[in-house]
Amino acid sequence: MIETLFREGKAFSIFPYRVIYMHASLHTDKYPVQAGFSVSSRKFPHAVDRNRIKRLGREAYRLQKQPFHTALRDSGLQLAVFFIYTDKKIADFDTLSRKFSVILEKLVKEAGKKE
RNA sequence: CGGCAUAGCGGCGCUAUCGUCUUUGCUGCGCAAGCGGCAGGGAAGGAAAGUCCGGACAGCAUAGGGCAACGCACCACCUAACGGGUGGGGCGCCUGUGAAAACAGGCGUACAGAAAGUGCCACAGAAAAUUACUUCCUCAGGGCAACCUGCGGUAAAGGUGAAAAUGUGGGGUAAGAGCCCACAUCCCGGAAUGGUAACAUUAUGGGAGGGUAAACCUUGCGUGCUGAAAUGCCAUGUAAACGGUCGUUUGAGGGCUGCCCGCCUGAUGACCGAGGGUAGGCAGAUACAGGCGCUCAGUGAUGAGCGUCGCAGAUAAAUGAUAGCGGCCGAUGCGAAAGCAAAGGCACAGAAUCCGGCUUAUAAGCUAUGCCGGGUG
RNA sequence: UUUCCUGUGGUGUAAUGGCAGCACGUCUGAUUUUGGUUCAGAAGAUCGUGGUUCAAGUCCAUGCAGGAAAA
Repeated sequence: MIETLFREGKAFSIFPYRVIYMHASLHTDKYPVQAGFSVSSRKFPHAVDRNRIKRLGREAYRLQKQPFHTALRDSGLQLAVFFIYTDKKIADFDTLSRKFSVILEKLVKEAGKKE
């Protein structure tokens, strides 16, 4: 699924993330979306920094995913999404929270529009 | 008292809420694999890092012989093992005492062999190792003489160089020379004393004369090869098809080793080409050369005994967020001072088969040593 | 996870242990009305730190950076 996502998915960028998504059938109705997080080891050579960024991103996503899920459920969509960190510095948690509210809004809009 | 440098120790804590991974018990659904629920337990490091060494473990002939290749190199000990560590010896440097010799302390040390052989030693210099340019000396010839030429001798003196044919004194000689002698330096042999040994000291016999082995090499010792993507098992799926080459007891090829020998295996076989398929799971895999405490042995590394604890186990890869309280540092402000308040900061860094080392990174605080500055006596 | 290789001016490359060269590029000047071409000249480097050696880009150790291979 990850391979097809990177080959066929659609993408947009909201700094500091590049978002890749596609419509997918997840064979379950417990959750309407599967998400992955990634950080380039070229930009962050230390494993500690990569882990830190992925943890902060996951936490920011986790705290805001409920409205996102309900919006997808209402329109009957299922998504596979990948978030790739593109900045060269480590952002703090507050910035990432604000960015994720923007990103998730845009995701709902983009996904709905295509259908 | 303060600052800096270098070594070593050290590596922030507690509570709540929401989450992640794992595990135990009970339990729901399911034939099962598994998916859930409730309650509890556990969850990164001193370097987890670099991958520089050594092992465990696994597979291959239970790994045999020779060559090659590679590694190590004072001695003893520790250790599963090591290129690691501890203690000792030699050498070098620094400091102190001392007139000096020497002694004490600290630090460093890849420290076998240059007297088996080969090579190399730029520039300069006569010569860089079987030396001979100038000087010096005998003899012969020439010349009135100063001196010149030639055959020889010699290596004492000579501006160089990183390094110059062992240094000082004496004898000896035509002039000289370890040519001879004494003292000094070093090597080899056996001897005595001390020490397990390296080695030290003493006397003695024989001898040596540049450096370089992190140049080739010699000597001694050691290393079988490949690495968890090892290895074993289960599941899914395809093509036991097609073309070519070689071969079937006169043996193709294979057996994870650079070459040779030897050994084993070997026929519905092996290799090449083109093409088709899989991309999952389980074991290995987290109990141990384990951690902590005490006692004993040892100078020490370390070992022995007893008690006690159970302490990550993921597989694109789990530890985070928020709030509160506390610990340490603290720009700055207030204050005569003691002190009070306080923004902010708390390093280096994330397990991936496991363990022992080495190396590198590292904030605050603490300890030791050295240097610098200030104050007081 | 394991194994291996390579680091020389801005770029590409040489250098039996003995004064680090070459080409392109850069800068300055000359030639030209100007630019180019051409000519003359200059600056600029051995990945870092230690060690062996009289002497290190080269030999050794260690670190750093980059790259490659293994189902």
